[in-house]
Amino acid sequence: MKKLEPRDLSRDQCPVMKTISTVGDRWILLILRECFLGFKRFDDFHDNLGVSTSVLSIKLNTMIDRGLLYRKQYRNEGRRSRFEYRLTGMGWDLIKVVIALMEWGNEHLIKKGEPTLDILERGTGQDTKLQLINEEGGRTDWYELKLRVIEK
Amino acid sequence: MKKLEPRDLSRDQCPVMKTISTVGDRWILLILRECFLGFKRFDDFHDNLGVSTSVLSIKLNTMIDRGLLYRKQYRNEGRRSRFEYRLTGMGWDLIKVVIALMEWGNEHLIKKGEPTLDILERGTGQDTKLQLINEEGGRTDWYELKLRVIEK
DNA sequence: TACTTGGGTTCTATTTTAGAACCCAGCCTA
DNA sequence: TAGGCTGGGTTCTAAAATAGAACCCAAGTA
Repeated sequence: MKKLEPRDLSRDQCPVMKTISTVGDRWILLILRECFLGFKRFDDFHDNLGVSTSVLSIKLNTMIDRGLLYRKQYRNEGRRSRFEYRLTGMGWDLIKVVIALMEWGNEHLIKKGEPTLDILERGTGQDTKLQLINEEGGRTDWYELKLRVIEK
Repeated sequence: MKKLEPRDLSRDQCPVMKTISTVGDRWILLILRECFLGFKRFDDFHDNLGVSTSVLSIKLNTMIDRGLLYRKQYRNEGRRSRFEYRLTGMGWDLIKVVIALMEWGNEHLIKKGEPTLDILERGTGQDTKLQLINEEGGRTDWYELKLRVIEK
């Protein structure tokens, strides 16, 4: 049994590639950003993203089909019923991706002195940062990584 | 001076949005994956990704223009000169994004028992995982987050 | 019933991609 | 030097996706 190398993984086997084919779409990523900021409604997304209603509708339904979002009907008194789009657990887990995008943007695209978005720890107000952690809880240096094929 | 809320950031000011407009493109994400796996050459990308040469050429040049990659000419003895495409420091920093995509894929898209890709710590062989860390070095719970507008 | 709100759907033009054919350049060898 | 091989595109046509606007259907209320 020949040992599999990372390069040998087919497109079907590579988690990165699989994820990209699920969410690696500009509009889906932007909608995820909206969801993490707390927006929920069709017109919020539409106004914020400047996307056509047809594309927005398709993308929202794609995200529902893929288990990232679910629709919940609600109604305010004296108003017609509406829908909000909420993250599933699976969709919520993409927060790591969104935060990674944010950190990279803050580091490389946002000028010093300009307002920008950041994630703080709720209880303490402390700034946070994504870090790779090993099994003992220690930090792993970004340059000390090894790719491997494993079986979960 | 009215305090800015995260929701008030314009598209130009939001780091997530800015990053998405830089790299939130399926082909660019896939090319990044290739780069992180160590592939460097036009034909590697072409074979692995099943992308047309025209799109690949455009995307590679886009990534060069945006500072994610640079081209380096090289030549093996007895062969014609070729080009390899290497990550810049800026491009390397997107490793957080790629790892986040990988972790999500491993959690939600790869079946148990199937081979998949993982990141280990080089010196110890220990498994690693992305985690949010606060200023004191402690872990921040994924549900204890607060979005804020700051100035870097 | 008419009107307002809300979430699309349809349509046309434009842009991007898919896939194949074609082309140009760098080297080496006969 | 000519021809061949390798390497990285470029061009072209058809298909798919998007942009942007007009249009439409449904849920409520007055």
